[in-house]
Amino acid sequence: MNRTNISNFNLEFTLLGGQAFNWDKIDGIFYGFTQDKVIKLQEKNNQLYWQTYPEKDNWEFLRTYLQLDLNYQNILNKINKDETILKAINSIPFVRLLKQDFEQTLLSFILSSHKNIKAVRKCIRDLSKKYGNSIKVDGDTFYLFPTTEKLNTINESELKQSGMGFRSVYLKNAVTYLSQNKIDFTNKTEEEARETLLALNGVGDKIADCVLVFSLGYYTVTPIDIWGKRVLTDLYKLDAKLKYPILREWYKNYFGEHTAWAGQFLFEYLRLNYKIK
DNA sequence: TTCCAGGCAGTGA
DNA sequence: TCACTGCATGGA
Repeated sequence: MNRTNISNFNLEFTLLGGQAFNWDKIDGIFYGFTQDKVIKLQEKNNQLYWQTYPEKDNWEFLRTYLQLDLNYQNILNKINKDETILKAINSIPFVRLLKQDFEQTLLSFILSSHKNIKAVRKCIRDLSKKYGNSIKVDGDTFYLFPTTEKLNTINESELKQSGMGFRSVYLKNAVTYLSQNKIDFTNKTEEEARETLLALNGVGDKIADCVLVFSLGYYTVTPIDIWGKRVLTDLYKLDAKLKYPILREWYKNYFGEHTAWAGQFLFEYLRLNYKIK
């Protein structure tokens, strides 16, 4: 594997947390899959060991995917508003946001609707095994996330058999739309980008915000799921009856331009503490 | 067995 | 606008 000096990175919480469903840890090594790549990562003594497949040594891709060019310390300084977020930052040091492929992120989060993270991961693996291309790495077969072109050839009832239930209609509609339209987010404001996503059947506020943050790099928002809401009600004592747009506005006003990073720390922090309880 | 899950769309008031 | 309901499935 290639080796690069790295610091300020938490592969465990970054890759296996709630922002991506396409990573597995096998014998201490992280393996991830996209629509055209398998990525292998390992961290030892502030060194990142890495490789990409089938195209080898694609550092350009990895640097963008892992967002290694961002000034991490500057982000931490900006979101460090109170003791709660400080606790979260210290409890789960070096969590990062990934910049993931748009289509894979959109389709994955459409499938995440009303499922727990483990179930989403299983559903995506079933789908990949059925319709994705495969690549051999270290003697093991890895299945890639299916391409939109491939998914577009599968009818809705067949998709349903992959364990996605009522989401099969949403997935089919999204795949059809992606096949027929080139969505360009260049120069779009956060609101314009959200409107574009909300126009898709099966995409509401929460899933749109997931795509804005985990793929498109709009960091003034954070997705407010059951955990994001618990953060606000349990940790910041907001009224549980407040609606999504109000809660989103609160996050944005409080944490500012790096809200998504604060949201990610607090999300992982609360999940970790619930597990410990 | 029961409850819940990184929700959304449709319906009726 | 708001509250409520149905929707499939799997994990704990």
